[in-house]
Amino acid sequence: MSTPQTHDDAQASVHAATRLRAMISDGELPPGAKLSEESVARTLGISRNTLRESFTTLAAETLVVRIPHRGVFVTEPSAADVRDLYAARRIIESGAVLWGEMDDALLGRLREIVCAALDAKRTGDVAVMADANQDFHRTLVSAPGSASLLSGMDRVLARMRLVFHMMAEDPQFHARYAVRNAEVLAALEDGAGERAAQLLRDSLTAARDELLHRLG
Amino acid sequence: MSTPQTHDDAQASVHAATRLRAMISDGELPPGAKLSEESVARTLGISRNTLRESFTTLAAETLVVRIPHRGVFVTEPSAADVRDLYAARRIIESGAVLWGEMDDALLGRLREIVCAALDAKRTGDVAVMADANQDFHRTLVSAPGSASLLSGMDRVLARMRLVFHMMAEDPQFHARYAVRNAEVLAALEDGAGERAAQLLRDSLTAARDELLHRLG
DNA sequence: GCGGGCCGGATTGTTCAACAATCCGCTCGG
DNA sequence: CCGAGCGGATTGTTGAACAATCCGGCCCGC
Repeated sequence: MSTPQTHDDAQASVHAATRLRAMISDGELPPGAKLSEESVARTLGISRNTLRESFTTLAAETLVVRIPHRGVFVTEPSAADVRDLYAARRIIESGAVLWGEMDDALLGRLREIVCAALDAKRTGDVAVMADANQDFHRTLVSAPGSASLLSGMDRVLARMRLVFHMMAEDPQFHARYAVRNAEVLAALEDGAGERAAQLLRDSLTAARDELLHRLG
Repeated sequence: MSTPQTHDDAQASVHAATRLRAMISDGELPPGAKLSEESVARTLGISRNTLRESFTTLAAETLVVRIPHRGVFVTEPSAADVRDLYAARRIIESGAVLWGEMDDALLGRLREIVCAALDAKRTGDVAVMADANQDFHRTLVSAPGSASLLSGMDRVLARMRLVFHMMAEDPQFHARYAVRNAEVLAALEDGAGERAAQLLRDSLTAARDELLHRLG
């Protein structure tokens, strides 16, 4: 899954933020939706002031856009945003593959993820496949062992989910990249980091172009 | 400079955030300093509730740590944090150099920055040299043209400033890397991206080790 | 003297009610 | 048809209040 661990959530404002984050992540609050302070506050059972703190958190994560005196809206990624996100992923993910430490534990986890994705492809479970794909890329970026880098990647992936929510999901889409991810993993297991990075970049470019094409 | 443009700052809460950001960035609020809600609110002339929103923003940028029922404190980067930050920079900056578009405009700006740093070295202006060095690395990361990537880098650089504030500044420190940056630029101007990336990684590793050594 | 438990003050987390500023939709008049 | 202006609704911000929690110091028994 994507939601980080929050063992307690004693704080009402952070609890609300994680709640809203989940609702956005699984499409319950689609891109473009307006989050009225009063109604959301009533729904979550917190005060308007406390909710505003949560909104500030989500805005910092760019999951939500705050327009002064207008309100907060779930971000609607544009074509330019897609280009921007993939430009970032190209750098971060290739770099992680090329210069990160790919130990056996990591390769093992990657293999599990790839297998899960391929299984989901067989059973036609699109949601599982999408999650596994995201998990694959996230795990790649965990290779350098930098929490800063990984949290930046998490931010990017959160916005990627918004992109997916904006399009009519073609089941074929994730299936193609499940296969490509398997190829990347194979290269990694051969110790061919450079080749893996190249395959990864090709895969990212293809995905970007496909998404752009479908956004007009 | 480091502070992004905020032409208006109509919002009191974002105004306070940029104000605090600047105070932290230039050391007026040193690492470890406690930010009392009441006193800071009085100082900035805003209400406690509004200030809390600003704190949430700064906490999301990890410039500040929020400890429940204890208060917010300017972050004190640890040795582990330094390792973490440099691991991220290694990936992001090398990747930007290797796969970003280094057009002439960018190279021109880099040259200006390097010259400014070398001038500052001659005149012994440490602050200008430090700023120029940060600007150099930031400009490198602007090469791929991704706002997401650049904002992630900005977050990293903000924490780097905290690291510098924590140590007694050795004038020699920044001077050494001004020279190394010039070498990286020279490689870039030769069109030797791979070599530039290698030089950059070496430079980052050296800086990291030097900082770690001085932190014990 | 010293360690441990307890109390009181101070600070944070949260709520509520209010008000100013701003925006949106609508009506009215040209 | 189009623009000006009005009214309602929403956001931005404040101040006061209260509960929860933490910190420092005090007292007590050993």
